[in-house]
Amino acid sequence: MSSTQMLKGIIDGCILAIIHNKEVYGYELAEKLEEYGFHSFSEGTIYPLLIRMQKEELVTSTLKKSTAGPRRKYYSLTPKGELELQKFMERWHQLESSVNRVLHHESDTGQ
Amino acid sequence: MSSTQMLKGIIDGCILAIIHNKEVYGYELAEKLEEYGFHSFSEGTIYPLLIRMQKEELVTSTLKKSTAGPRRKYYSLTPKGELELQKFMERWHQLESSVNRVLHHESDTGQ
DNA sequence: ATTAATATCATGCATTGCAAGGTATATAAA
DNA sequence: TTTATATACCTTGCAATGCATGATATTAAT
Repeated sequence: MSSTQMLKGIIDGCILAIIHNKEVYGYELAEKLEEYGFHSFSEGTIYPLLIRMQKEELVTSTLKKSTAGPRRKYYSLTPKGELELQKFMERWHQLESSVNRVLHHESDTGQ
Repeated sequence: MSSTQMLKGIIDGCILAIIHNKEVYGYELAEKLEEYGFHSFSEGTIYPLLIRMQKEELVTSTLKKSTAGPRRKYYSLTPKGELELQKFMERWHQLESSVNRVLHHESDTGQ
């Protein structure tokens, strides 16, 4: 049971949420995730994930020149990506509720 | 991105939390997790996990007769398991905060 | 020319939830 | 007896994914 295992299936949604707010490039994403409190985040996680999400048509990308380094690949959400973000948020809130009920030993009243 | 992926590394903690409250057997665990709002839970998840946790000395087990079926294997937390539960709760709250910050576009103020 | 910061990508391992299938016990109905 | 049902546990192997590692390219400063 490690901290990284708990991220499985969650990073995707977080990345969608960040891109939804404003188009970003991969390197920037790593920094933003740090700001939000996710530590020790690997680029070996982020780049393959972005490529996977583009294959699934959740995001699109465009290359733009950088002022200090190689070109950046900026990502934006597709309509399908927006929908997936909505679904993620539902699943997240569901999970959050369930885990907190377990930790506080409360049953699911179905609200 | 599926619902089951989001459970990775989280079920362990939830099971520890349930056992902490009161000793339980595997079959009962599946039912309790349903009560707490976790749906479509497989015994193919629970039993291997309990065995793994016993190997890691987080839980101990004792067989007891059942009134209606084969003997039940009741699990209790070891001191190591109690400690692991504490650590899980910390990791969970940390994750919960980070994800919610991302979803609401707030930075980590470090409280 | 060298260094450092920026920026992206590919490969392969380790972990783990779960589907699928199997075994065994107890009770009750046929 | 035979069958069915609910209870209870276990094993095998697949699929998904975070990440360690290592590679490559661009720009600016020393």
